[in-house]
Amino acid sequence: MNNFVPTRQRVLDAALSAFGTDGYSATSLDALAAQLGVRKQTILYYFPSKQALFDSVIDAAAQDLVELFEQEASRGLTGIDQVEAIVRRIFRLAVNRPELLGLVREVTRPGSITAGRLSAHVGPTVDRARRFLEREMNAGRLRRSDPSMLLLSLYSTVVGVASELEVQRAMGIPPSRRATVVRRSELTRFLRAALAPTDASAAVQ
Amino acid sequence: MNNFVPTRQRVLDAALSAFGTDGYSATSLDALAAQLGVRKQTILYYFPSKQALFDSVIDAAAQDLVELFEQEASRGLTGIDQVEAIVRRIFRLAVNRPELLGLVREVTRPGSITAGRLSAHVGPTVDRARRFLEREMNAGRLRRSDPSMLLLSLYSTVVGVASELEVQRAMGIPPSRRATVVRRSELTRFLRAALAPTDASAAVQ
DNA sequence: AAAACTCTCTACCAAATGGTAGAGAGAAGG
DNA sequence: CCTTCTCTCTACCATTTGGTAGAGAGTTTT
Repeated sequence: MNNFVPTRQRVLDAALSAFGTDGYSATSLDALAAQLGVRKQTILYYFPSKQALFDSVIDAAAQDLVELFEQEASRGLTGIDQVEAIVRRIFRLAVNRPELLGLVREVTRPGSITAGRLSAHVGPTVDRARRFLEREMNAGRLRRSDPSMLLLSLYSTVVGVASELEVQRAMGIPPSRRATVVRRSELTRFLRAALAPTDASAAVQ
Repeated sequence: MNNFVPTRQRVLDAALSAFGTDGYSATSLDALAAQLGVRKQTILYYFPSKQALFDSVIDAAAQDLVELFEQEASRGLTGIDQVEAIVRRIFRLAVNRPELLGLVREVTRPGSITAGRLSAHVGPTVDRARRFLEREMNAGRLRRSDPSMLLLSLYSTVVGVASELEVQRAMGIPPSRRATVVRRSELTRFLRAALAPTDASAAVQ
């Protein structure tokens, strides 16, 4: 088998990991290069500046996220089942690629100048999610509420429960694999309760 | 009137704001000093190192948070009303002192070495919150579930909806004062739905 | 074989960073 | 009046940082 990975890609991967774990400022090009067994100038050959590298990392991460989301949204599920499928996917992401969610956290820091770059990529996907929620509300499969606000609540809750390791620790929840499963199923119960339509709000159409 | 604020306190305030807004690494002592109209060595006179300053900032912030929370929890409210009072308080905090929640976000970054310091301070308050949830569940005023997990979900949702400005922007929610009120009331509806006890789960005692 | 291109390197650099040493000014206390 | 203490400053410093300039080696193209 051929394990060769082009340098540019290796830089991108390592940078995603570093930026997502330590943040932009705390990541130095020298440290990144050392970790790759390469000189800093090799990085600067592929990316003209640290900021340019960061931008490329965001682009790559956004692409991954969109792909992953679109894939999960293209299986024809409805109502809470669809929501639950997404939740599962995000938890898998939190376990397998925590640095990706870490990067999102870094980029969405209040006042971030790079937030726009990420949202430009995920915009259409966000729209799709909102339309999904609207449709399912109209069909009486989800409790009616403001779709944008609901989306925000869902985002905060799911990403938080999936990846707020230190908060979990502070609340006495161990970071074990077993606890992760419990966490996800508790979250699902929480969301089901929050999203389930009341009998009164039957299908409109 | 006497507006004099001791230098040490001014440093602490400015540092909280800077660390909470830009993060630890992106904050330099020189910049901080310049902002205060003082030399870096003045800061280092009161705090022996940048890390020591950060620690002190965390201590001060934790004290504020605990005080604020204990105060809001000491008014004898029960069930969802108590939860809603806390939500209101956190939203006020997000409007009036966003950098405080920003600092929490910074400190709770996965892998943070300072997270322990914060949680040491808020530990008792977290315990109190958990006991509250347990009690209210037993009294049939909240839907039964794992208290720790519920606390985590509540934390993520409330803090996220209150302070994830860039995510909100990406979802088409403007950062206006008016939108903040709408956001809080939508969040409250969301939480009420998630927390309200089912008729089946009546009071145990 | 010469020229051009791709990629990684060595050699530097100016600026910024956290931190040390200690002077100086003013107030407080003997 | 002298000493001591509190506070802020100037003067430095070693290290790290992002970035420039360009050499050198290998490969591809002409």
